[in-house]
Amino acid sequence: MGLSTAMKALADPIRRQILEQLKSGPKTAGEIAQNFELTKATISYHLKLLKQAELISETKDKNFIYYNLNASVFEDILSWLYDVGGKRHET
Amino acid sequence: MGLSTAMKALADPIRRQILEQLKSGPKTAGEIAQNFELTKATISYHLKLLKQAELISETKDKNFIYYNLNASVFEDILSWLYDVGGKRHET
DNA sequence: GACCTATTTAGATAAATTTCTAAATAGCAG
DNA sequence: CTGCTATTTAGAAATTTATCTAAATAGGTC
Repeated sequence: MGLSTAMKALADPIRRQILEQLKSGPKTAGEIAQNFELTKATISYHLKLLKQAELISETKDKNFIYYNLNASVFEDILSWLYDVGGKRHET
Repeated sequence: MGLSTAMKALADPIRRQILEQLKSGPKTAGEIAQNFELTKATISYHLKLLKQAELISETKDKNFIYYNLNASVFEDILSWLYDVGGKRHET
């Protein structure tokens, strides 16, 4: 969905923590929410933004929705940073 | 000033464009402002945020202020992205 | 179908961000 | 010191973002 959307998604500390949690594997919205002092509705809102930024994806199983890190989409951001930050980046 | 400040600074497209402009070398606030349809006050505000994030630094000469890219500070962000995105990053 | 459980959506509010205009500061030039 | 140029600061208005509560959806289970 574009660099801008991804960058905005990464700007929020809650959303970065969500991504960090997903590092260890897929989790449901409920599992993620347990680690925050925020309502499930709020977590759902953050998950929506991360999904729009394609930083995560979802797979449904029974009536759970599992969220997964979408590592490939970090590439765009890395490229931009390397480009501006003055380093080379091999894709 | 921390990852969070830097990430927030990078979330705005104007600020990213400013950084891109500085890639080719130091520029004054006025020179930067010329490339946007925004007032100098607004550009000054964005420069302040970039400075707080330590993504740029300033050097004064006569009564000009030159802004420079501070490439080294991109490292924190790259590290975080590599870490979460599942890639290795040698510091 | 009726009832759970998991999650999202809607609508409202609060808080943060971006932008502008106008005034203030700072340094050089005469 | 006065005036000029470059830039920032202050304060207000507009927009966007984050959060909550309550209601809606969706898929199992009995």
